[in-house]
Amino acid sequence: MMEEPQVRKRDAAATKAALLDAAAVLFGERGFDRTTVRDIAKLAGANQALLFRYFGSKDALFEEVLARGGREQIASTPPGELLGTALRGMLESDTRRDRTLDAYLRSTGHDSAATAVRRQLGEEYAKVLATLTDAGDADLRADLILAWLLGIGLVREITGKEPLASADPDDVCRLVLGAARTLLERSG
Amino acid sequence: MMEEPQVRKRDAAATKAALLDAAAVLFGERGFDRTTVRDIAKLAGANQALLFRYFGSKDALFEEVLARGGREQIASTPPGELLGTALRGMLESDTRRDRTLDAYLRSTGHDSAATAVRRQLGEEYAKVLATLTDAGDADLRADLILAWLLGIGLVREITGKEPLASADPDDVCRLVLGAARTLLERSG
DNA sequence: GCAGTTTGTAAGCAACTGCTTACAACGCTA
DNA sequence: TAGCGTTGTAAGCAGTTGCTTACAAACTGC
Repeated sequence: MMEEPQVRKRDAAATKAALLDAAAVLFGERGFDRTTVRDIAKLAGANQALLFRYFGSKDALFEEVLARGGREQIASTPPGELLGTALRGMLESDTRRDRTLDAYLRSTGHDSAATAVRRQLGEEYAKVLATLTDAGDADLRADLILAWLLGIGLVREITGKEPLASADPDDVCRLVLGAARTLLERSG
Repeated sequence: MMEEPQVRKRDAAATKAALLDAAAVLFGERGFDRTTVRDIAKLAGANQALLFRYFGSKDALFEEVLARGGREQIASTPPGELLGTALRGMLESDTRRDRTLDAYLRSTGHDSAATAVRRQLGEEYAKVLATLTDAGDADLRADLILAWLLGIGLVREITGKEPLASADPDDVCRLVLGAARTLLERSG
């Protein structure tokens, strides 16, 4: 019987990536404060001292997790579909891989350098959403849509409130996109 | 010059109330995890041992803070005005006293008995909101409105994103209530 | 083969956390 | 005034936390 070695041997890049992945999972499940560097290292199968060598601090690691995950979606989605795609990505929890939003939502009590990343991420989303309307207060309307997306994620993932938590994504999309369209189209 | 004694002398009820108030402030500012029982006791001007005598644990104290603040508004507002009142209460940050929503939003990473309170609070709000529509999926629509309210609070209080964070409450109300009305009125 | 760098490991430190305990001060009642 | 439950205080305990350090093992260039 052959056994492939589960352990990485002296591969800094792979170790760093494993730490990043493990951090994303745990930050998403428990939030920043309730995730320990020991748990991250354990899940990544690495020594915790390496975490500090590669990322400097727990805070900086959190920052990288947030920055990495957030930009992936926004960069790979055309503006007009962003709202629907982001909404669906949040609703279809089965096939989800990206835990960035959970990390975001479960770490709202945490102020740090990550705050800047959080804000910048919001700016990018809102900027794209703002292109969908020609109203004078486009930015404000975009913020309200963004708030709605985050609120739906909050209620679903953290509060777990029914019937929204288990609702059919199609139903939710239909309702939200309908209301959002009236908000965006009716220029003031 | 007369000086009134700042210190309470052997008044259990007053001490308990002071601890509850201090806890509400700090949980609202920092969230559950980043608030220590020592800080709460210090702000309340009480000994931290009393916190455990009167509330049992930090967790139970958090639960009481959430339960107390949440029911006040919902009990004192007629159903038809709840949406507008809750929204305005969240937007007018100058005159705000109630930090319960902040405590809620800043402690999303925290699972405990407070989760039950959180959920129950959401149920009560959603139940009232659901009476505003005659659609078949009234509960789902109510959840979406609730999610929007929470999301707006999240973006304003935690993320601090502009222009929403400093937007005129009247403008926000007009936009949100307009879109919410179409969501609620158009029965599916 | 050997010096020097990179990668991984084990151990520990100092600070902080929620919570407990032992005890003193107070005030009510008899 | 004596007794006693209530309120307040000081000190500390045991566990956890982020982070550091000292060192061993592996790879690289010469």
